[in-house]
Amino acid sequence: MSNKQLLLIDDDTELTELLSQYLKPQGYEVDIVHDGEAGIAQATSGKHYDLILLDVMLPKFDGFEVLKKLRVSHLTPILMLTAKGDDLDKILGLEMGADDYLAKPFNHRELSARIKALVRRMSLLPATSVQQNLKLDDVELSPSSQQVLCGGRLLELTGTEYSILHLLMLNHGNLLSKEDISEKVLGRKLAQFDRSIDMHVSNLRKKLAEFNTKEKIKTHRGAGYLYLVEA
Amino acid sequence: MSNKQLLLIDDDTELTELLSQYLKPQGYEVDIVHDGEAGIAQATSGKHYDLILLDVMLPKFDGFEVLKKLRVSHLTPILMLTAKGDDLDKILGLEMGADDYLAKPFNHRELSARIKALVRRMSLLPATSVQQNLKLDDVELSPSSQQVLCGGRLLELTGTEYSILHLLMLNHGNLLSKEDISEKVLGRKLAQFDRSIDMHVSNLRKKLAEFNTKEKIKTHRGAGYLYLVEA
DNA sequence: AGGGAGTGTAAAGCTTTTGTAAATAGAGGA
DNA sequence: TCCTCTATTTACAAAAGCTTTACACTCCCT
Repeated sequence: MSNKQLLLIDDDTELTELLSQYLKPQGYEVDIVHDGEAGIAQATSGKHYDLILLDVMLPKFDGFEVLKKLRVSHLTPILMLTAKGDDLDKILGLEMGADDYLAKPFNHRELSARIKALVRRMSLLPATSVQQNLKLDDVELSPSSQQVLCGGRLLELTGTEYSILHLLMLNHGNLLSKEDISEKVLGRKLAQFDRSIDMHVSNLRKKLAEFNTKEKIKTHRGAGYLYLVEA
Repeated sequence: MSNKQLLLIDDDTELTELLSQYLKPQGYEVDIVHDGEAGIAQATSGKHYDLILLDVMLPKFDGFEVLKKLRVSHLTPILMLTAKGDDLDKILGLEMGADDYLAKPFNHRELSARIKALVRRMSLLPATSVQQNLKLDDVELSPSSQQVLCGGRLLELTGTEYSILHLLMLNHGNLLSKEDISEKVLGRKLAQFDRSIDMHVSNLRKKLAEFNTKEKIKTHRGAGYLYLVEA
């Protein structure tokens, strides 16, 4: 496993220096910024971060605003650091979208353990970066243009077919139930006798088959569908 | 989105009652057990839990032991509760695989926020992938794809066969009665003269035998079945 | 040894789920 | 409005899986 990338957003330079020194030997690479504006800029710069450590008291934008803005487009886990006097209610003010909170002053080992727990948990997610091109065997899918290439040739899919293929490919090797697919792609619960997903999968297979490619989508009767990858 | 399933393992009946009352209106369904042994049994019963709340001080097995045993086969997020505010305890729990740690007495809103954060984060994952691969000798079972590899080759099982093998492997070395298997796998009481389980086991053995592997499933006449491991 | 209960398993029957063509409904644009 | 493209529903055949039946065999008990 390569080094984990952390982004630390805190205006206390003494603390950031200390933390950085503490975390580096543990296999983390730490980028530091000292205000909310720079924090948002860095987090959305395109560089991938495994975790963001975010102080609540910040110049320019405070931690809550940074959190709110980031959550619009990013799912990177965020651990918030709060000074003692901060309004607990506001921190808990649910729906904010942070993954963990830790009150200053904190035990360094506890911070380290919480970082490790979050990173470990996140590493279970399949390809998290939803925006990247996704290529498996001879099928390449590009989210930015919503296009799919199969063996170099363009595969014409409808919106729903594209979404299903994307979801299956993101979770390749994992079984996805029709319920899951319906909720994530169609945004509704799968009703009894609802055959929509079956139809879309059937159409997808038909289109893929025209490109004389191997069977990609496997059915697990009573359980769901699974995208296959070779070897 | 349907209600989230929580498992609360704590011997303090007053607290569990209180918490249960507090969490239900927020859209959680809470199952409660009061000792470590029952906790493990319930968590591995096959019912899906979105989150497990685990007290450290427990009869039978303490929280750390429960955590260790569960982590062998399950990746369900676990939030640990402790009476002691000891940092070292927290660190230990987190390093052993817990996802969060909260010291008693805690603010109910903080618990609620932490539960919500964990559940929100996990809901990004398909439900199947919260269980770890299970490998015993040359048989490897992968819950996320519901596939089984035997000596590296793919073993094609039906849903029920898979479930029975999963159950047997989870309890390897322990005898499982047909009644238990029927209830956990088929979801019904074993009726008199019901030979379904026998048939499924027979088919399982036949499929395993094609991979010229050793006898894995042993019969205990009048008692049930047992999954064997070498040495 | 005889007999009953429990088990292994082939084969048949039944139920549920899936694949897909075709009909219908709906949305968006010219 | 009508046309076109998509999504959904309907309908039915086919496939796959589950259960039942039947009978042979095995293990124990007397």
